[in-house]
Amino acid sequence: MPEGHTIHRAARDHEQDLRGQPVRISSPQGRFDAEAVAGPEGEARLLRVEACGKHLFYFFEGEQIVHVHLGLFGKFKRRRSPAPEPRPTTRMRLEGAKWTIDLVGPTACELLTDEEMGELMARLGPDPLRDDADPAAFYRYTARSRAPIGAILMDQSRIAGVGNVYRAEVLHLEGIHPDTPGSKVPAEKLQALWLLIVGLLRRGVEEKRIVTTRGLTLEKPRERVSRSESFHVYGRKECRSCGGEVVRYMLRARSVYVCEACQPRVEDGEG
DNA sequence: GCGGTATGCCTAA
DNA sequence: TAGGCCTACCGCG
Repeated sequence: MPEGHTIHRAARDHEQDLRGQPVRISSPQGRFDAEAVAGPEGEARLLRVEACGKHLFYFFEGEQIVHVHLGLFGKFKRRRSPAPEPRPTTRMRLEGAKWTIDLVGPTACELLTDEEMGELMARLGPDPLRDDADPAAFYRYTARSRAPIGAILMDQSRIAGVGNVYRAEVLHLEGIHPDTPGSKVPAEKLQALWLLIVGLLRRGVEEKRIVTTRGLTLEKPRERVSRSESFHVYGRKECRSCGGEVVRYMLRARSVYVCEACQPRVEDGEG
């Protein structure tokens, strides 16, 4: 689940559930220092929640910022308060009057200073889900980069929030081979790619999952659609568009999926 | 019960 | 580039 859409949706949901009220903070697993945030009473008022790329920031009163990064395995569970006993692996529990949010398996769950948060944000490229996102730097870097576009899309310092599923899918939808050097992607194609990412991420936030195929959830109820049917190439054997073979290979230790019929290879030559 | 796998990312070498 | 870390689930026997 955790690409940018998951994080932005969590920010929205958790604000709605917990904002403006005293929140009881705990770490059933014990690996997060809840007391540092909530003090001996174990409670702090949540002011707001912000998402940037795959990072989440909870602002509590007293200038306390809790930074969460789900990594590959992290998950939130939302329960009615009073919630049942948490799983022992629960890193952080946020208990509001109506809702309780459990966090399990994150890569990061830590208290940050304002300055540390600033440093972290400074390392991130534009986030297509944020209103303040400016793709100019992404365009500029890509246009002069020999790195494969498939790697650039996964580089959070170039564009923040795209993960392995969106990468495979947007490149397929734009007919771009992941190995294409950034500089070989035409400017108008690159802009189209950005706009597509904006649109699909937004859709992901609304639907709470990644869907890159048109109208899919209107055709069938969500439970009945297998994951690979929501995609064109990601995790698939045949291309959903042309039925051709989907090739899977490793790029920077991550699987890439490509239909070479729909996404012709571009040589890294002159011009 | 074990091994493999996963929508991520960091560090050492 | 390889290994480590985080957790849950699934297929296999």
